[in-house]
Order: sequence, then structure tokens, then C-alpha cells
Amino acid sequence: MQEFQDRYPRPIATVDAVILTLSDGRLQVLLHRRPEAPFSGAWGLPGGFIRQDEDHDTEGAIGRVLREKAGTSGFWVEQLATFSGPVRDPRGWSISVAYMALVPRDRLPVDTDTVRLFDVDALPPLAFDHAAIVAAGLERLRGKGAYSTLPATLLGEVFTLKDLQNAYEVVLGRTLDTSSFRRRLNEMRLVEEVPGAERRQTGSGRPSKVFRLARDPHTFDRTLGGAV
Amino acid sequence: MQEFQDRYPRPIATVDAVILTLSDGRLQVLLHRRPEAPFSGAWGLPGGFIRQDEDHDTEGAIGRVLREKAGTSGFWVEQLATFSGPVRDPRGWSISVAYMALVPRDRLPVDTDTVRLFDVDALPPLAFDHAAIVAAGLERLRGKGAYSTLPATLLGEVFTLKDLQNAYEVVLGRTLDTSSFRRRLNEMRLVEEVPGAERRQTGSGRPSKVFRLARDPHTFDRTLGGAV
DNA sequence: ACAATAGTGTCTTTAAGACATTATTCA
DNA sequence: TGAATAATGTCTTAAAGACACTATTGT
Repeated sequence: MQEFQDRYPRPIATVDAVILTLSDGRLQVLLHRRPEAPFSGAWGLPGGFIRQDEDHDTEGAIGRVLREKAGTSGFWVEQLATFSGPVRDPRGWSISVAYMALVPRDRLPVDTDTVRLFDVDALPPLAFDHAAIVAAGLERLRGKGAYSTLPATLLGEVFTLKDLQNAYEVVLGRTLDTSSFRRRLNEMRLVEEVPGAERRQTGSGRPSKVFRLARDPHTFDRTLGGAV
Repeated sequence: MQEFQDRYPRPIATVDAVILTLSDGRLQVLLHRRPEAPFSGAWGLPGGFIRQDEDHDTEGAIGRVLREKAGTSGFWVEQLATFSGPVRDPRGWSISVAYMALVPRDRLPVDTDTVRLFDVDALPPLAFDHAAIVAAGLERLRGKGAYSTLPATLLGEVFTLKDLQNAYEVVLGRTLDTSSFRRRLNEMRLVEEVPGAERRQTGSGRPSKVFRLARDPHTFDRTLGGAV
């Protein structure tokens, strides 16, 4: 696999995942406590070395990591950016290909001593440059939030329109007008009603209909919730 | 530099640049003919191995490549994505961190046998997966074009508003309404007149004023040229 | 009935598109 | 003066925001 004569030394190569979810109306990121050096005992992003015999590419490598940390696949994953340099990893010149995964809360494990969800605005000190990687994930989600269905992928398969609006509001960091929001949902045919049962929330009040994403495209030509 | 014991073999790590420019009203990409294997004689993107003793990170590595190919720096550079896998490079499992650079035409060298500009819609067969990397660059530029000043960075320091509109039109692949375009430029205070001389184009006709970018932000909350 | 939550209608405001008009230069 | 190009004005259309209103449930 490595027959050719390198002119230059090769860097350490890893993948890291910013796994985001929505819990109690707050955006959270999954961290794990590092069991070994470097940064043993510190919180960090799930990740690992590329395995050339197992991984078809870095996408495959991150899929392997996600399967270990978040059960099966099927949720939204996209590449964020690649972080590199001689100092970010004390073991030497390294490259980390970072990915963002948007996962419904119930697909993630419950908190333990070594794996926990943290509010994205209340992170502990992180290993490596993982704070910058999380920041890149948040920036991506917030940037694409207004003109994509990414916020919806933080919810389960089905959801109420109130849930959906809440997801957008949390991602975008501001309140949205219900009337405008639903008008756009309708005009863009983004959601469709699920023939199944109804659902009620917070005690009394009228129960809300249940919806699911209708179209495949995850980005579109108008915004949900006004300008970015 | 490589004292720590690897559990897994390291991949080959390179950087590649999609250098885009505007020439004769067409979007073009700089390619070079590969002087040696692999893909000797084929056209490919400028790029190279990471040099751990010289490069502070992959951004530094691409800066080195760009200085060699496009003179000094100072133009727009941003990371695109990372391409990886066991087959894209016949030498073994490899990672390429791809960057996009937007460079005014006069900053680039004139065509030679080994370095040439190609229209982005008339590319020759490319080495490695460089066709996919170019496609990623175009997608990024087109995606960000409508709500950023990226198209302006394809021009020189100063330009006429007609030049600027042409740049947006080429990037977005459609015509824009001059009135709307300029209204937005004004409302967003994106350009400012240069106190210097005037300039005339294409024979007779009224000469046009000369402008330059006014504000630093490269993206903003409204689009130039309508919806994406 | 009324509190609570879900969902809709309508008016206003703002931005974009279409397109006509004015301005300034050269031949 | 007229052709050519630059620059601006105005009307129409479309979308977003504000906010009042109706609808459906439980107690």
C-alpha cells in the first residue's frame, strides 16, 4: 500500500465528527471523554484514524465513527473543513477532516460518564483544536439553516409544524413569524401531512397535525425565516 | 517529527488549487501539464505535497503553490473540500485538501505549453479526480456568487460597474437587470467611486466611472441578482 | 365558558423585475 | 446630429413581516 518512495513525510490523518442534536429546545453537541493520550481525560469530538483497509474514503471513515457513536446511519452528514498543522496534535503534523452530523436526539445514547451532550454555548475545554471545529459546524448549520431543510433533520421522521419552527428558531437564533413560516412551507411544498394519528402537546389546547419532509432537496432558492 | 507509533498507515497528503479567473467574459481555470508520473503528460490542477518543515498548515501549503503559479498572494483563497480514497492516486491511499483561488486575469501567467487557462466548460481530461475538484470549485463560486462579493475578486482592484455586472453574470450564468443590480450595490454600500481617472470602453459612448470594493464583508444578507 | 394551543387571513412594508428615460461621449 | 454606451427613474409584481383572527381541544 505504501510502495512509492515519499519525498516528504506523511502527516497523521484523522476524521472528527461534530454531532449536533436538538434537546429541550437547545442545540447540543456530542462529546466524549478521551480515554487515552493525547489530552487524556479531556472532552473531545468523536473521531479516529483513517483505516486504509476498511475505509473507502474519509466519508467512509466518519461513517464508521458515527455508527459506533450514534447507532446506524441515515441522518444528515456533510463534510465541514479540514484542519491541519504541526501543533494541533502533540504527536506531530496532522490533518483532521471534520464532518458535521445532524441527528435526532432519540438516535443518540443517553449521557454517561464518558459520552455526553453539551449545550453548544456551554462547552467544556476541548482537546486539540476541537473548539474551532465545533465552531465551524455551528457556523455551517446557522449559515445553511435559513435556506435549507437542515434544521428539520435534527427532528425525527415526523414532527409538528411547531416543532419544525422551533428547530429553525434554535438554529437561526431568532424567532420566526408563524404565518410567514407556514406560508413558505406551503408555497415550497416542503412538508406533507402524515396520514397517521394526531398529537397533542403541553397539556390542553388543540392537538397539532403531524408532518414529514416532502421533497428531497435539502437547499432551495428562498429562505425560511428571511434573510441570513 | 514522527516519533509516535502509528496504529494505522498514514495516507499520502497533498493540496490542490482550483485557480479561477475571468478572461474575455468567460470563466477559466488554470491547469498545468504534469511533467512526471502519475498521469505524466496529462493536464491537472496545480498542487503538491505538504511540506511539514515549511508549511504551517494546508493553507500555508496552498499559499506556497499559489505563489509559484500565480505570483504573490493577496487574492481570494478559500478551502473547498477534501478528497480522499485508495484509488484516486495510483501511488496509494491519499488525501487532497482542495482550495479555490479567485485571481484577476492579469495576475496569472500567459499560456505556455505546460501552463494554460481553459474555459471551465471545455476542460481536457484531467489527472486524478481533478475534474471533480474543479466541479466543486465551480459549485462553490456559483453558490456563493449571488450573496457575496466573490465575483468582484475576479476583477482587478478597480473596475467599472459594467465589468462588475458582467462578472456576476458570468458567475451566476444568467443576465441581471442593470437597474436592480446597481440599486443593490448602492443600498448595500458595496462599492465606492475611485477618485482617479475615468475610462471608456468599446469605442464611442459615455465613459464609465471607476469603482472599487468598499466594505470588507464578503457575504451579506441580501443577494446581488435575486435568488440563488 | 374559558384557557390553551393550533392554524389562517389580511394589511403593510420592502425588495426585486421590467423597462423607459436621461446623460455623456465620439464621429 | 446620431450612434453608442453609461446611468437613473418609475411602475409593477412578489415576497416577507406584523398582527389580528378563527379553530379545536381539555377542564
